[in-house]
Amino acid sequence: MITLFIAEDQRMLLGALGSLLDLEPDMKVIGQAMNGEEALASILELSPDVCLMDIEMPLLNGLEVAEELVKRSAASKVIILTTFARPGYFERAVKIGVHGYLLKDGEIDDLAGAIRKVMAGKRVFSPELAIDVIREENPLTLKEQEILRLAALGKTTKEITAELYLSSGTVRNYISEIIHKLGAKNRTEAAAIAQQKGWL
Amino acid sequence: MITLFIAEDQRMLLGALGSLLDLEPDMKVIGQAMNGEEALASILELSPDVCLMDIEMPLLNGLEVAEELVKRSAASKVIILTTFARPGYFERAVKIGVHGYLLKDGEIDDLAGAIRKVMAGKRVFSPELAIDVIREENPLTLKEQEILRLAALGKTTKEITAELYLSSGTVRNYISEIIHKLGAKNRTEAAAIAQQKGWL
DNA sequence: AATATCAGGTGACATTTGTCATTTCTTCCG
DNA sequence: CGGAAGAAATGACAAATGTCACCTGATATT
Repeated sequence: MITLFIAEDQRMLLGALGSLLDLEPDMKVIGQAMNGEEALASILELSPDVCLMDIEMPLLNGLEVAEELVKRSAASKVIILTTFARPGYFERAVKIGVHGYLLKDGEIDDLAGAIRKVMAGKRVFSPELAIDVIREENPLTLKEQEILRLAALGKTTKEITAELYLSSGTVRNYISEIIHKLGAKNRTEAAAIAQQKGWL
Repeated sequence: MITLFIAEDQRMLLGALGSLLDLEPDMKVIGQAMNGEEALASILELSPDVCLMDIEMPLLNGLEVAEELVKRSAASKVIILTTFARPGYFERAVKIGVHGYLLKDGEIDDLAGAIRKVMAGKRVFSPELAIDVIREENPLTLKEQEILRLAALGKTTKEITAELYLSSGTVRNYISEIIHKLGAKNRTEAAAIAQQKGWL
């Protein structure tokens, strides 16, 4: 019997997946969560065989949960199940070492099969992810990402300096570099580009 | 036996809902579609008792399909099933006269019940829709939205003037007004706020 | 010890952005 | 008709932004 945990913030899909997978004779859904923190806590407690994990969830995103599980060497295998084929997401998921990355645009009928494959030690990835466009690497350093994340919210240079304890000149130098790296013409466009690529 | 049609562009949810509702002893899913045009054509041909309809779909959105069905006095009842309760959507759906408006954030377990209620001549609406927060109206005029949409992509004032045939002073006045209306401190934050509220 | 490299920082500068008061020209309404 | 309301524009100003060349320490590398 394969025990499952599902983390997904859209209640209807969560419920539907749960009911459906529970019908499989060799699977049992032992827990569900609608946000990252709850998911992390429950998974550590329940140790399911496999976790289906959405990425964009409140409080803690699916990739962060997966990372934390690896850090704490939890035994549960993670399959990311997401709408987005953003380059950054996929890249990061692979680096973290998740056991599967499936798109919500795939057939549910394949899902149970994928879970069994993962249980058998294989890794499963949606074929769409093979496309090159999706593999573009994030050119931004960690600090640059942090700064751009704040800038994307509309924070001013001054507010950013206060949060990161940097001088305003330094922040502007970083933003200038970010703009250059992304081929943007100002911070707003840089934010739009990074967001669209999943680099934020 | 209640015959159903499901129109939903996220394949996994479409499949899951289909499989699940088909398990109900008194229901049968007789058709599915992943875009509006296909949905409209199939519904007219198959005349299902009830259609579950997503709003944001390619080619033709769910509200437009519902409107067209009413225009052609199709007998099928429509239940809108959508992710987010944008004020404009709900209002328009009511005007069109749909038989139900449910959020994907609701329980699937309620879904079959809702469908039966609709078959019995009642109308069903997610309770969340009564809450005021969701009724928050978009304070931006059409022109302001158009300008902010461009600004959110990082376009400069000059680029916006070129696209909308306005003077740069006018564009800046509009943006100033937008910033004021949204309580932001610059165009980037205004964009972030509008995006988060679904006003873009 | 000599030298790269890297995170930060400075200062100067040209542009862009945001704000405001004021103007012009329609259109619409009693 | 007269006035209200709207869309668009101007001009002037302070502040924020983006660019660039160059400085400073602290770690690494050889």
